[in-house]
Amino acid sequence: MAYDHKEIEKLAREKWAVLDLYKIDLSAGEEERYYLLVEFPYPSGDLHIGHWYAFAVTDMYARMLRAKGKNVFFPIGFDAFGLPAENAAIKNGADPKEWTYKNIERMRGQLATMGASFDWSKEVVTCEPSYYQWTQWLFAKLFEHGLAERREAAVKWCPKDQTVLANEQVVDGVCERCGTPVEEKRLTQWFLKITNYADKLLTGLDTLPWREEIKEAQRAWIGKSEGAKLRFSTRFNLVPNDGVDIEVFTTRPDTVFGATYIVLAPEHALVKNLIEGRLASLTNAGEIEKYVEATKKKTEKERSENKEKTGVKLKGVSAINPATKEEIPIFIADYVLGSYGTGAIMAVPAHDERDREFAEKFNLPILEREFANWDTISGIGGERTTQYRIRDWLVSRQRYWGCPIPIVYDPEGKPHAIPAEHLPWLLPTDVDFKPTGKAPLASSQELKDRVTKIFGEGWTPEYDTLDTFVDSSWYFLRYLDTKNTNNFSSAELMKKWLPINRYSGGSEHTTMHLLYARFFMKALYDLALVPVDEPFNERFNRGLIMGPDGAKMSKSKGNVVNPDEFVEKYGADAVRIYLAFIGPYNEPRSCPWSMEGVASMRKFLDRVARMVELAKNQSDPDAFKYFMKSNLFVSITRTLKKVTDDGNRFKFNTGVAALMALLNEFEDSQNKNIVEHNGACMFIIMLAPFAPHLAEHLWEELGNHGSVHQQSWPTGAIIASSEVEVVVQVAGRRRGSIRLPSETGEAEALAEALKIPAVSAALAGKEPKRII
RNA sequence: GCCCGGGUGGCGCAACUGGUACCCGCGCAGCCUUGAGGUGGCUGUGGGAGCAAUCCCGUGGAGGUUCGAGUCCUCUCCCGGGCACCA
Repeated sequence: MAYDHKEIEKLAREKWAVLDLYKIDLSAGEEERYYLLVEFPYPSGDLHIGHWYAFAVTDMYARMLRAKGKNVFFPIGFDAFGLPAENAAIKNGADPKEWTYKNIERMRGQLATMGASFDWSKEVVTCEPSYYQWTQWLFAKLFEHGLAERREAAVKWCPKDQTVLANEQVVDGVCERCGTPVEEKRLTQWFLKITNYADKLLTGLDTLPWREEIKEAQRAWIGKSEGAKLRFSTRFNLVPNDGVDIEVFTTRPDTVFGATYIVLAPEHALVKNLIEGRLASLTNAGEIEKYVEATKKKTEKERSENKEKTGVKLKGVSAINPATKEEIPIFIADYVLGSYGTGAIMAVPAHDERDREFAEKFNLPILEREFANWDTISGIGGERTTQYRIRDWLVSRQRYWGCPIPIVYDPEGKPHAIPAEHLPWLLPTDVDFKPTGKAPLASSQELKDRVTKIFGEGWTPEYDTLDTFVDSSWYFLRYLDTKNTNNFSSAELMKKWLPINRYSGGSEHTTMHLLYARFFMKALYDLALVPVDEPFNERFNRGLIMGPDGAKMSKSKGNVVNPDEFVEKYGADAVRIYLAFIGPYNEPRSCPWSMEGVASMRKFLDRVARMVELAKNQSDPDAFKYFMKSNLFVSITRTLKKVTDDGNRFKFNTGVAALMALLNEFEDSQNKNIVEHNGACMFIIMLAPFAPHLAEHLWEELGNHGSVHQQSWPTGAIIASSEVEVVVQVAGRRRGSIRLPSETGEAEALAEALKIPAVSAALAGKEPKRII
């Protein structure tokens, strides 16, 4: 180890702190602004390699932009509410608040070792009352404008975490967090009406320069289907005109002639009424009820995995196809979902694979017919409609460690937003954490007393807390004005700094956080609270760092890479540069961690230090003149262009490769006793974003003043070499190469090329077409 | 099943609008350094034939366009991700 990384890195960070290098005055600066954002971490207590990949590599971009004269805002904070703190409280009796703050403190230290150029003066911590006050204020705004509402709904319930989950937090029928199969419950809960924005969220995507795969994932999640609603009248107890209408949604109203039966989802409201005999007497009500109960027991996953069609005919009722006037049977079957469309379909076995399967099993007619045109469809009462797959965002959580929902209920049970003067609506501390399925806040006497005191006898508090995704849906607005006590952010600064230029994060957030934050922005835009309706201009989903065995890191596999160990052994700069080198950052892909790889990055940095050692002792007064004429100077300008271009594209892997190639050239030229002090300085400036600590040290070693991180990115012109190498191809194959002065004409060059034996042989007497 | 990505040496990868395929690094081999080992340094490293200059083959597979294809077109196989009994 040629240099003492511990000492150098410590000194460099001290120097930056003294110079207060990364503090930014957001209201000042004529330079072009650049808001660079990375998803803020959850304070789990340990900074893992994924955090390094997220922050250290993005920091390179921040440093490069600053050197290029941009006014760069690169903030950091903590997404501090959430289940793990509470689980620690349940398990070890810890105070969730203390547990969280202890972890934040520890992670601040770990983040500091990264050498990232965060502006810590604008840190945001979502569990601070000064932050969640505004989460509550924004929720109240949404409530006032009908975008937050309380209603009973079938919700996903995690029996282990004892809380409801958002649709997005259920993956393949299990809790995204703990893997427990979710249950369905009917509960009265708070929803944010993201469905109101389904279309805006969809069309907004067209304006964003995101990778197609991210846009496609969001489009699929929103799931727009255009079709029509049709009404089928029914006959109860075989008495004409006795029934109610069944509304169905179809994307193929033109196939209505082929509709030979109706299917209701077991959850359909009509089914319940029929079983209970309120509308008509079914001759097989018991059988129907059994089927409905059986369906309830299945998880959504089981329901979708079992492709074998099941169902029961409703005996005693039938429907009329409005196009054919034929009487057709009604079934209930679990292949129709209560949560989509109207919960009822017209089955067209001739045109739908699922309907065909069902029809074959139940011996129902399959009718190939003519197609209906729109005149016919509207003639039978069809209306064009659009359906979305996306559901409203369920934000109630029966957990403690979250932002209290700022709602109180009057004696009639009607919800009211807590007025702004009572915000922050503090999270009570006299709470029993044991999960009972009831909200822990219900055990707080202080909360009840508080409500009575402020609002009067008979008023009651809301006991649920908000999904933490609400906290993180606007944190990037707060970063701009963290100390504001009068508003959630500054209108002026939002106008100057939004939208965020580049946002990077994990691909798992594509249909969660990223969608929620876009919804928030659009809703706040419509309330005239923010100046733009899309928060993020560019978005990068970063890849995953795998274990050395190529498998996803997990404690059970024992392949977890602890960055602290490598920082200890090789230094933060080596870890940073390895992460930059591992692959292209702008394409999400998984890369295995390589022990030897990190070691080799340290070797590279040691060689750089040695090169500087030689360069700094340079004493030849003519060295500069010599250097300017050298091939090395040409190489430096070429490398500069490469590192600059690659940096713009987030391709740090090839940027580092170019620096390595340049170092090889430096070493070759040093062997010839050419020592280039100026060249070394340029090299160090280019190295600075990647290895900021070592670059700072070597910058001083070379006798420079100030910080290398305050230097402007060089914009050297490319010096053309006087000779160029020309490759000669015949029939698309390389036949040789010649070195010619760059001003050589075409005819001359052709004549030279023909002198190569392989060229004339390959041409075999034929005339050369052209020179390329 | 549908929709996105992506398949290049033993490995991670590189190759701007079609123009020297494999930059840079890992690994491996040989040599130097060392008492030995490691570290460090130098050289070599896609496959095949040849003493050699050199030649042939080579970017998942099969065709095609082109003077020229990793790159463009058609079909196909495999891997990763998203959605999925969504009517």
